Amino acid sequence: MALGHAIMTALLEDELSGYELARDFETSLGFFWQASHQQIYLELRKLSDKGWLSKREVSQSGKPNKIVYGLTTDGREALAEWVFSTTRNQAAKDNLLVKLYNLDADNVAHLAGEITARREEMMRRLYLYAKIRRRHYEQPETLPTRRKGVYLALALGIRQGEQFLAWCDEALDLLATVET
Amino acid sequence: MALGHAIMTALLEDELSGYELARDFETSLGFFWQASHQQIYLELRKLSDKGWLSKREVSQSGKPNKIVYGLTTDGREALAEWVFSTTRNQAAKDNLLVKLYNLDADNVAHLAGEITARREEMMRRLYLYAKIRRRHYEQPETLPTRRKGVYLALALGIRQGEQFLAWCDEALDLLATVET
DNA sequence: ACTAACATGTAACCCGTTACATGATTAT
DNA sequence: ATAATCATGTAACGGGTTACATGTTAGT
Repeated sequence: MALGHAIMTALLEDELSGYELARDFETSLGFFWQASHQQIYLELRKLSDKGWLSKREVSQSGKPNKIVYGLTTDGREALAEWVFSTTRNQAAKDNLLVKLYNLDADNVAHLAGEITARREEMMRRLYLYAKIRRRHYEQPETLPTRRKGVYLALALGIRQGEQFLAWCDEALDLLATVET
Repeated sequence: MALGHAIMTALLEDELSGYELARDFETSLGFFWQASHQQIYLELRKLSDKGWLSKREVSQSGKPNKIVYGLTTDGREALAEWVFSTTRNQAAKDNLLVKLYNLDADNVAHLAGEITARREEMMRRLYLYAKIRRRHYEQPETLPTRRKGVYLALALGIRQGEQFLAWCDEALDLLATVET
């Protein structure tokens, strides 16, 4: 149960509703673990059933009411245990790489286009990462412990992203040598 | 249907049996898309049912007979079309990063251990990558078209791998500043 | 009235993993 | 005999995606 632990992690410091979790998963933790709102609601029910989350309805003015979830003591314990468990890490499955194995004169232009699009997407993401780092993680050594971990996740994202940009350039150069 | 296209890609140049596909998926394409033998056999049946693969039993001496699959004309067409289709790429889901969000004095030693293990695993993989590049992809510009695509996949693996190593070092340094 | 953002869910399907199951052949 | 490698599958389960479905509130 992987998503469950990601959700509990998001709830470590704040109580959040399903809607807020789905929205926040598009940034922060969501950079490394995205999930749809349907999946999140389902998982929230499962975690509540296990007694790992508490739920509480919150009245809002100007908005529909929401149900916020918080970690219970049991939930905190289960999460802490999970960190020590050995988890299988699967290599990323990227359609683009499989497509590249099919490179030929007909599709080279299309693949160059896909790479260009991915490059731009990554540029935007890196811009976001850079902004977050500047604002919150300027001096990692001075951060409180947990934030050091969050910083490291961000640092990996930045490194991999920058390397991906460099690869896109290499790839576009090499694709330019393919005769159509 | 993602795995199906990866399998067809593996069959672009050779006819292969399910067993051979499962084995080869541990190297080459499998660096970027791994699959269990069960899943492969299931997918082979589906692809055959669609008429995208032909099957043929091959008698072997000294080994049990095998069933080799090859791309049909329809299969080749479907694969070529797929390359042009837009596929959404999901960000890698890595438990280690979620765990890092849970960093505290209690688990810092464990997480440092996990990172060290991943680092060693990546070192081995990079060694393999380097060997493959040296043997088959020394001068990418001179490769035939399709091989250029395969090279690019390898090149990304190498770049990401090297960057991961550098990140592991950074992470271990920062984790060393956590007081236990 | 209509649209956008907020808010929560169910159902069907697809895909992947784990466990289970079988059998051939070669080497020790 | 028995272990290792080759070879092919089925069944149950878990998890994720897509499609479907409903309702509130604020702003135009």
